Amino acid sequence: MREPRGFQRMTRQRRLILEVLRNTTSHPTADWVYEQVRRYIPNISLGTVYRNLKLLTEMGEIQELNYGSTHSRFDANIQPHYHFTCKVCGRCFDVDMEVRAQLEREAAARTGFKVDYHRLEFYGTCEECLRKTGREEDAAG
Amino acid sequence: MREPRGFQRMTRQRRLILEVLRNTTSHPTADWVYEQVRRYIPNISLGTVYRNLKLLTEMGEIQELNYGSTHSRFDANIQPHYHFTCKVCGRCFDVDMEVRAQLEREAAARTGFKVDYHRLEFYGTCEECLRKTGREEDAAG
DNA sequence: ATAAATGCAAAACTTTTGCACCCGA
DNA sequence: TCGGGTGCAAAAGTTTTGCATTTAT
Repeated sequence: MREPRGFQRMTRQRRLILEVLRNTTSHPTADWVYEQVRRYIPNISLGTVYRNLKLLTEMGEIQELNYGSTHSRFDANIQPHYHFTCKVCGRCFDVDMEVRAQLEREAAARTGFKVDYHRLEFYGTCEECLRKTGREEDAAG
Repeated sequence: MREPRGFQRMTRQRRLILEVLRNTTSHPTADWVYEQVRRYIPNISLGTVYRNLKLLTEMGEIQELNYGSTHSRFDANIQPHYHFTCKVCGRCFDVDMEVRAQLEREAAARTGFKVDYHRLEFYGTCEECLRKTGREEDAAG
């Protein structure tokens, strides 16, 4: 695993938190990361998880996503990419499509602001939930 | 003011909350709305503000935006539109540019999911903060 | 009249932080 | 060694909720 520069020390906790994030595509919450890491370091504290997630975000090793108002999700894929969130099951998926740099140029031209990056989030119903909903409607009808 | 359908009763509190939201383009937080409404109904409770913001969101009268992890912002402009957030001053602006329906079609084709809508957020530095930063650099240099 | 909505306050929940101790370099 | 990092617990901040009261219809 590539270990980020900028830390003073690479502790067991920090290494494991980063590994957990890099081995999932599920855009987990801080609490989910905490539960996973606890399997291997049972007495790790939630504060440590938060501290490391914050540091990793500031270093650009991961990115923080905001869904709903209550909690953040984290993504170890720091390449620009788009997301799809299912309004039924709440899961968040990566969308494999070209990133539109042109959008940033247009926004900059329209506003006169300096645009560094953009986030594009799609919302709707995922395939699995579409099938389930379809079945329920069949049963009801 | 157009009053939304779906409520059982249109109370003073509810009407004023909606009016405050419709008379700003600043994408305020729940607490900001609370402070504004309190000018006219001093003993309104924060719980009432939250209850109404939630109801209005569910009814599609306003939309909830998520910036940072700590709190939500609300926007009474429910027409599809894009946002720009300044990383220096934290303010959020509407961006007057065409909404790309094509993006939704492409995401749907790529994923096989049903896409209802999308959110596009630009991040960077606003004009005012660009000028300030420029001046500081001049002074420092 | 009556049930939806409010005000109040406590609770729930996520995230941050102070501090003594520990441990990676 | 030694200061950065951790564990613990308390605190801070946002949002939700239970309940008695008020109020729009």
